[in-house]
Amino acid sequence: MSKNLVIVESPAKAKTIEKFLGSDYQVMSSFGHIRDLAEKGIGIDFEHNYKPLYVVSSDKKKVVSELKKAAKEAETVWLASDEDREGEAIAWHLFDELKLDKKKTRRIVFHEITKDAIVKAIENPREIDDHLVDAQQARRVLDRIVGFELSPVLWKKVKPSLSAGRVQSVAVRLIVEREREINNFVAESSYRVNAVFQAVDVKGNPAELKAELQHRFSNKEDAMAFLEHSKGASFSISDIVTKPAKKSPAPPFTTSTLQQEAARKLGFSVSQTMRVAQTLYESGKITYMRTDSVNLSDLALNTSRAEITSMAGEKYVKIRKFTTNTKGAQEAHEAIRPTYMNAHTIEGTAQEKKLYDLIWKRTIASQMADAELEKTSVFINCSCNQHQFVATGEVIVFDGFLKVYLESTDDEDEEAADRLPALKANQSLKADEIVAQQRFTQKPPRYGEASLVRKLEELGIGRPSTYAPTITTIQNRSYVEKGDRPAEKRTFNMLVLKEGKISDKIKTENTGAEKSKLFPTDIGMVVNDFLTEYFPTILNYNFTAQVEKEFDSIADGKINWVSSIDKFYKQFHPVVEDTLKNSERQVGERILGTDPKSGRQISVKIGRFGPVAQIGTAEEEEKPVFASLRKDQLIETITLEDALELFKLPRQLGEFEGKEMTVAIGRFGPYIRHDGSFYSLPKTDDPLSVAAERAISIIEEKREAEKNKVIAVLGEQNEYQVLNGRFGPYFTFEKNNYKIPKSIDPKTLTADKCKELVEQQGTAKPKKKGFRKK
DNA sequence: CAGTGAGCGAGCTTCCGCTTGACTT
Repeated sequence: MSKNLVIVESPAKAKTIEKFLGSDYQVMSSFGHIRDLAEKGIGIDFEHNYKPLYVVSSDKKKVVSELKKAAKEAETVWLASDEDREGEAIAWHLFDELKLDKKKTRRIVFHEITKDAIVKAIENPREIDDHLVDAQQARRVLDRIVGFELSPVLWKKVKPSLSAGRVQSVAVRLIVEREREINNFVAESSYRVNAVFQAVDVKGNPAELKAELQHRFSNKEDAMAFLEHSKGASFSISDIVTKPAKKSPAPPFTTSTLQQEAARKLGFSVSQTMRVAQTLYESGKITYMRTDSVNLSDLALNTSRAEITSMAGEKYVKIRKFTTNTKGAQEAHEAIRPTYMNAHTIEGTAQEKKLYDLIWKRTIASQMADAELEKTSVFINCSCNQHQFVATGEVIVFDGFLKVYLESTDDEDEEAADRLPALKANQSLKADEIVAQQRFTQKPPRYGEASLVRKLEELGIGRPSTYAPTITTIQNRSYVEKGDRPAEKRTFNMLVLKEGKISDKIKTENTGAEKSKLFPTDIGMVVNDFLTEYFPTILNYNFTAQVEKEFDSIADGKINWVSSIDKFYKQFHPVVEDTLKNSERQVGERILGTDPKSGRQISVKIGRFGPVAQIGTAEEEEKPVFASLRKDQLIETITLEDALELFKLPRQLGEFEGKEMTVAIGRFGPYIRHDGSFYSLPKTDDPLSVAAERAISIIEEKREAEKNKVIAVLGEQNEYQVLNGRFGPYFTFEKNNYKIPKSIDPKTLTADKCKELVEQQGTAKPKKKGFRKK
């Protein structure tokens, strides 16, 4: 056995390091944390100084016993986990759980996975930093207290199985508040004036010049007056100003910026990006993908320089050191970059290739020269009034980093400025057309997954390893939903001055379309309002930043972690008790008005099966009537009229074959119910107006299709049904579906053959539980 | 697999951060 055992966090890292170290070293991985607070109960002993109850996680038992065995046989154990709070804690947990001997244990850290860095680290071992470990314990215990005391409050006051936490609850709050900003938004309009001028350039050729007026008119009258004045006016260039400008490349990728760019440029979801990056990392193509550092190693800088030089020449090189200024960044790793800068492309799936390409370009561009631009502004005066038109143009003098990469923005309607024709000052222009167009202020945009991550990072909330899981959690709890909104049609006014005449037009435009954005649900809003009312401290956007400061003091040895947690708990716990005792059950009820037909109250609330509208109240003698809200409706914004619509369904359509036909909207959309069967209504039919004859033809169509679905019925009790499915022929037996091998013609299938296939394929039902657990 | 909206009570749910596989449709 080896004399030395080195323990790192990730197996991929272990593999690389093993190559650098000689045969005297065995490198193993802990696969992250090996222990955690007990899963059952709160796992903290409040009676004894908040002593954490640590348990080896069930999926780590095997790793721990293997590490224990290897440690026993080694002369020296080197704990080489990351140099941040969590990494230090991992080292300590290993030390404690493996019962290592202090004399034969060394703590080392390295920032770069190169032979030099590792050898240097081995030459400079240190002891485990107990203060840093304490800071991690404080972090862990605080999160457990917050999560495990708040969640049960929600089970009692809102709904079972809900959850709350320092990170997720703030993430939901951001989305809920943005939604309200959007709902309360009132668009204001103003008139923007653009003109097209005819000019003659310095070579005497005709040229067109598009310019915008430096002033916006707040109303139609003023815009109209301006156009009236412009009739027959003369225009001339008063000044031409040319200024140099620079554009600099963005820093290399961190987890959060990679998620944002992959979303914008490739349309990846946050978890998709991480999945693909993980495979790139495991196959050694990129460095570690969970990082908040923008730093590049010297090796990366040198190889980037070589690549850029051979690709574009020396003058395209500009080596830069980027620094991280994100709150709470811990920089245990490098930025995300290709392992080998000379690999411009890689083998792999289409997704892997695209993501790698993005990472390669971003990294290379970060070490390239600034782009040099020339911005030209042409100022145009009018003989008629004091307002000035300006035409702006942009010319790239030197492309620099733009040769390979330009970061995208979330703002789509940025117009690229073009090159302007060469003109002279004082020359006169002819106005071809002047257009005053009504423009509206834009609603704030909803968050998407990646832009929510950016906001969280900005607030210092969450870590690179938790961004994707957090986004998944708040969707799994149904606090928010990813969805689209179609564009709305909006009319706007356009005044056009052409050939001395002003025309006044009303036009329509599509606006506000959104794709893959995060929308709060009713439950999300009710939970958020409840938590922000009773636990404002935890829901405060600065809460994490404040406790991080506290953790830093613990890490510096200035304060003791137990007294820090004690201070928090003594303040927090009574609020939990008080809320349990004194708050009402939260159903988010809103009273919309009265039913014009019955005069009874109309209200909406979260009911047993979700959001529901209700006519009347439970106290009245006559029972209330209920109708579920549609998926696109919110308790907060539904109107009385919309609510009344809901009660028009289910609707009786009349009889067919002696049985009643009913039309209603269910989970899968509108349907017709007849004689115990369901028939989906095509999108083209409106459930509120569909007639009996149409319903009958829908029923008959479906029956016809069903008939074609059955290929054969086999077996003594007709227990095998051979059917035509979406994915080709299959058969059913005791509620399970079975594949029919391609070699067999389904028409020739026999009962005996079916029996054989059932035995072959087994009756195992999918185990949904184990899948959901993690 | 589309309906449901009384109420009681047993037993369960839940956090954040480190890290990878095993699982299926």
